[in-house]
Amino acid sequence: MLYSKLLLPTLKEAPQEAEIISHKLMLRAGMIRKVASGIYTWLPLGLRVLKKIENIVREEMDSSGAQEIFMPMVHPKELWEETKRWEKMGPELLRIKDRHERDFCLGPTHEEVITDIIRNNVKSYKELPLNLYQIQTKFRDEVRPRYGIMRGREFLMKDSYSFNIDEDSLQESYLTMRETYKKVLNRIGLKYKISAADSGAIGGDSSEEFHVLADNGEDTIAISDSSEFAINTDLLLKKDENINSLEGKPSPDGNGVIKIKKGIEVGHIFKLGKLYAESMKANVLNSDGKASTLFMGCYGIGISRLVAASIEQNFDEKGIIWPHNIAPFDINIISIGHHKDKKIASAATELYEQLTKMNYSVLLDDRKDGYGTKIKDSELIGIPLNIIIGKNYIENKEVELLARNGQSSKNAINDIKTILDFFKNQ
RNA sequence: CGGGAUGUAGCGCAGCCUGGUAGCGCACUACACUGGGGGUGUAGUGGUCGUCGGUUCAAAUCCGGCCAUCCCGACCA
Repeated sequence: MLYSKLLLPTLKEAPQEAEIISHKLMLRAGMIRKVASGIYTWLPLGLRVLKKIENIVREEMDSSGAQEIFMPMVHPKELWEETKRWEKMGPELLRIKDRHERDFCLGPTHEEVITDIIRNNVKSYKELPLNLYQIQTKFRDEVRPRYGIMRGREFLMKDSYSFNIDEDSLQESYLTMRETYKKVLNRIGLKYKISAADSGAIGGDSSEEFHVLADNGEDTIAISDSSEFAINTDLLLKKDENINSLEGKPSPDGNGVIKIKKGIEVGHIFKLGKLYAESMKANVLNSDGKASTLFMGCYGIGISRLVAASIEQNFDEKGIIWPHNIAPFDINIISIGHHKDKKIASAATELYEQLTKMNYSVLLDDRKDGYGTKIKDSELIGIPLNIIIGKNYIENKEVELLARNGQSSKNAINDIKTILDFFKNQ
């Protein structure tokens, strides 16, 4: 991609509407623009990151054996009445009417729709277990949207639903999803904790949250300093206690002492049991030929929120630092004097084509600006590797490699292997 | 929904107290120079001052309603 052709409106200063770092940087880096409170357009750079995360999630879901489907975002009132949620849910459920005055809502989650599909199309325990997922825009009319994409009203989420004949099978599906989420977060390259959680409005038997650790996190979790144990402090606090009183106490799992950490909830997995299946009469015939209520699990991971969470965990005073696997571009070629010196322009273009052919995603900064402007933008948008072509090329066919983490070296321009080794070792 | 605040050019801000018809920095356009850390000069573009109403000879400025946005709380991937 040529920088000069890319819609990438970077800002030197953050708009005053932004408070936290990820929101400021996403605006400054030209990733998103606000349309209304909690509702955003994703610009090309932001969308690239969003798609990278989406694809990682999709690949891991597919390899876990789940199947992708796509459900509507507009749901008829009748389905939501079956589970009593039409009444139970407050104004966060955005209700609308069609031209015939029929009631609908924008789907904040999809238990009703998926359960309806399953009860109508699955008849025997032999067809189970099933795990179906979708990647879709959800709408929740939050009381107070905030922090940009982090708590928007419209957001991109992967939600999946498992259907099982019994509790043991549900447990298996649940653990498979738990492993899948670990793989997703490991691939993205984020530090996280899995903590026991309150199952909240969605209900059900038990649930765990996946928290990306970041100082700006909205959730507070208590972790053990010497084991994997973690728990949302909401579940640990007695009514008169404050969070600080937990610090240093013995960990509930018996290993070490409690440390308090801030986290961003990016995933939540639930064992729902028969909760929705019962009210919606979702049954299959079991091996005895008798109707048997399904056991369900549901598993959500916030794709758009992961973009913000990744920034909250990885940034510096210069801008965003993307983990390699979700960076919008792998490499930025900074061509200095691109419009003045044909030798530099053609060397930069040749390198660009060569790397692109090798399946790297490459940005070529061919703008008429000076080095300062180009490197500042590159650091703001967080490209892992800069290859700088300028006077060193003219003098002795060398380029400078400058990684986003600060490491640098000089290399012969035709020594692609060493350049790529430098990239991979970051 | 309770508490707090803000709204003037794409972004950051000044002007408002003390009314006289809008300004600064950045960005943007043209040209020239510059070209390895947001460079320099010259000349420009861009605003019904959130909105509606009131007061006044005159309103960005004073008064009132509304709207939007943000922050803190109660709720959530």
